[in-house]
Amino acid sequence: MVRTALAPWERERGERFGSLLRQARGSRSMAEVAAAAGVSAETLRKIETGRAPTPAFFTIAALATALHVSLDELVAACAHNPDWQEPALSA
Amino acid sequence: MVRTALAPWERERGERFGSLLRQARGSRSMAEVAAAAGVSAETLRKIETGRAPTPAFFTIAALATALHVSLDELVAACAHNPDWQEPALSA
DNA sequence: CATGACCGTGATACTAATACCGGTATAAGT
DNA sequence: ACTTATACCGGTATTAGTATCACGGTCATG
Repeated sequence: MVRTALAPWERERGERFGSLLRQARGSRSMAEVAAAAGVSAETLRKIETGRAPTPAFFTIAALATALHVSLDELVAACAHNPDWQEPALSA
Repeated sequence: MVRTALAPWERERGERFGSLLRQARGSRSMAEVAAAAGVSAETLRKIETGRAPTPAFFTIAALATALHVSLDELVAACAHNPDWQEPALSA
């Protein structure tokens, strides 16, 4: 039928994820990292600020490579918030 | 301006990626794995068959968890084709 | 002052996620 | 033999969301 709208917890997860990427970026500029990953700076900004909470897999994979971080670790760190686990169970 | 259409190499990469997921699934049914990952079976089918070549990151993360595979390994295996590296450089 | 970095926004076109359909193939049961 | 159940396939339709470009604005620095 129809694609369902993102749940609030999905948006929050996206915001947390974005924050992790922001931290991983450190003092490097957004434009530089975006270019290294082969995506636009606006895209990176939207992801970091949580305005694109569910980015594409390969976009994130490219960013992880540019940032020298592991995808598995990113996911684990993102899931770490204990408050997040409750809505996931009921969803 | 506008989001550009997927390049052929992106579609091919998606197909390769889907094949990797198909292998990782082994003899388990599509419906079972999809349910374990919290996505629809149609979604998993589209990803495996390459009809959704750029799935969302968290969709893949959930699938990787259900399949007990590492995201980093998936990405590495997907990037392994030497033919794929040339278009990426020109893109 | 100029410059670089970042921010949010608007607009666009494309894509994914979901559900359903009819079809095929296989295996088991009657 | 036929029927039923299961799994998968490509196709269609709908909708929400993303990736991208471009813009004007703020802020910090030299």
